[in-house]
Amino acid sequence: MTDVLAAAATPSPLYQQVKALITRGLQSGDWKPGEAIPPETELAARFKVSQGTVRKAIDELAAENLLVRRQGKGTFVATHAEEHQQYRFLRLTPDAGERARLRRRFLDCRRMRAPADVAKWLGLDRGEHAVQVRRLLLSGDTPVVLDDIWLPGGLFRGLTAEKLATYRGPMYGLFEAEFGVNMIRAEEKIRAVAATADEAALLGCAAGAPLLLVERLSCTYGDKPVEWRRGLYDTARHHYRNELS
Amino acid sequence: MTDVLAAAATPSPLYQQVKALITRGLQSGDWKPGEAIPPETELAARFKVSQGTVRKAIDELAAENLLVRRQGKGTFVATHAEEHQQYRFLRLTPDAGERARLRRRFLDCRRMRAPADVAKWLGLDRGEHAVQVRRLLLSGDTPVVLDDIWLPGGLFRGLTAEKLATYRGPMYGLFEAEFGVNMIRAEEKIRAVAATADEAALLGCAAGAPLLLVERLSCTYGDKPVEWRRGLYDTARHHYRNELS
DNA sequence: ACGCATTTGTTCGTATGTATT
DNA sequence: TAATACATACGAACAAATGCG
Repeated sequence: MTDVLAAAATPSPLYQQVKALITRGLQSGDWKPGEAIPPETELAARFKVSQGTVRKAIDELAAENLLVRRQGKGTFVATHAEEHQQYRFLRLTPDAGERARLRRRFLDCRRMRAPADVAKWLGLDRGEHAVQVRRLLLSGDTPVVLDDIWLPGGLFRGLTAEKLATYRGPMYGLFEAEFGVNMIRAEEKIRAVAATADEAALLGCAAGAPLLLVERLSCTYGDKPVEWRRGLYDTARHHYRNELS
Repeated sequence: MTDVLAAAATPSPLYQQVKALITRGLQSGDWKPGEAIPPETELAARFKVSQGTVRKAIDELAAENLLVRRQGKGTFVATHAEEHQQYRFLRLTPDAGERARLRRRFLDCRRMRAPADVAKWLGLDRGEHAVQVRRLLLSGDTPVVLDDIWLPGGLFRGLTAEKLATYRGPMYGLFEAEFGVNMIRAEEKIRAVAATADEAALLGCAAGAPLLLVERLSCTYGDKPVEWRRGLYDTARHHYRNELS
């Protein structure tokens, strides 16, 4: 009965195999973020399964936010760019008022041998390079977030302060378009810490002031870690919003 | 074609109407947390729809964690009790080592007129009563969480320090079993704050130490708020873990 | 230990509805 | 209006897990 699927490990349900095939297509860049994947009928024909089976596979990928369904239009690869909203992964919310757009100010962008802890998070060998980006997010003129971001050097060759500063839209959008790295999942560890003198100076708060420390490990397809960042949030007028269920 | 459904607002898909009917059954206590709901075939017959339609309704309810499917056994009403794991809504995780069970120490439980802010969160009229519970969570012998919890007095008549102290298992399990209040969704606002002298004494940290402030509004069916709490987390050896996608 | 009934899980096929272009 | 693509709904059959006798 199966054809394209014959090679796949077979003791799993058909729709799981289809899901894996679609994921592989995403991973290998067959369809890029923002683009539409082929219609369900075509995928069904290609994989020699029923449309319902493809639907179920796509349903799960949509539930995981890898794909976005739009009735009448098609199914699209999720993207961090062009969302008229804000940064998809940023949970910071103003205590009052609209969710205004945050301005960015890049402080630093350099290549270096990855520090031991960064190398561990990113799965780099000792001595491999990483790119470090340091930036502020500002609400109006007041700094709210200080981010220290580390990226694997191999994936992000050619990333410069210039490129970061000129790109319109979220940084993850740049990563998709320029480096083919799509962030699909992340895990954050949140703590309360006291601001150091340096951090306080950058954030415009008092030294010793309580700040939210948000450490994020972001992964691309296959749960491969491709970014580690350490963010300090000033929660005087903002908070981190989370839904539980 | 429809029968039971004839009364429902009709311009929505059948499976949505079925979903609403099942939700109503949950809300009115037809099936209690931990119990099984009737099999899909029976529900299909009762509602005069196909099994597939019931399946889709249940799929969504399971995705929202109102129901839990178990192949071969049935579909069960989600519960906060009897989960061999920890508290379902607590995201606090030790930095190292196992996720050990936390001990509880109740400090206070009293009824009072709801303070203005609490009344606002819980949707109480001015002068209505609320129950306040104050407690510590301890890892071994070191306090980690200080919770201030407010509940609507009308729903939680008869809640006493005695009952809280003797009940085995999560507090939300007690709420289900004793008061028929099932927590299904919550929203948290997280900030970093400095410990006051009182808080520091209870948590065994220095006054002024940075703490995670976690404000939680919990809702039952129909997004009706039924608990507001203010938690202070000592994140020296623990962190708040969150998944993004 | 085996087999059977029950219940959810998977897969197919078909038809029709609805949103978009 | 027509064509396209996802969404809903039905029916049927078999698979897989569970529990009971």
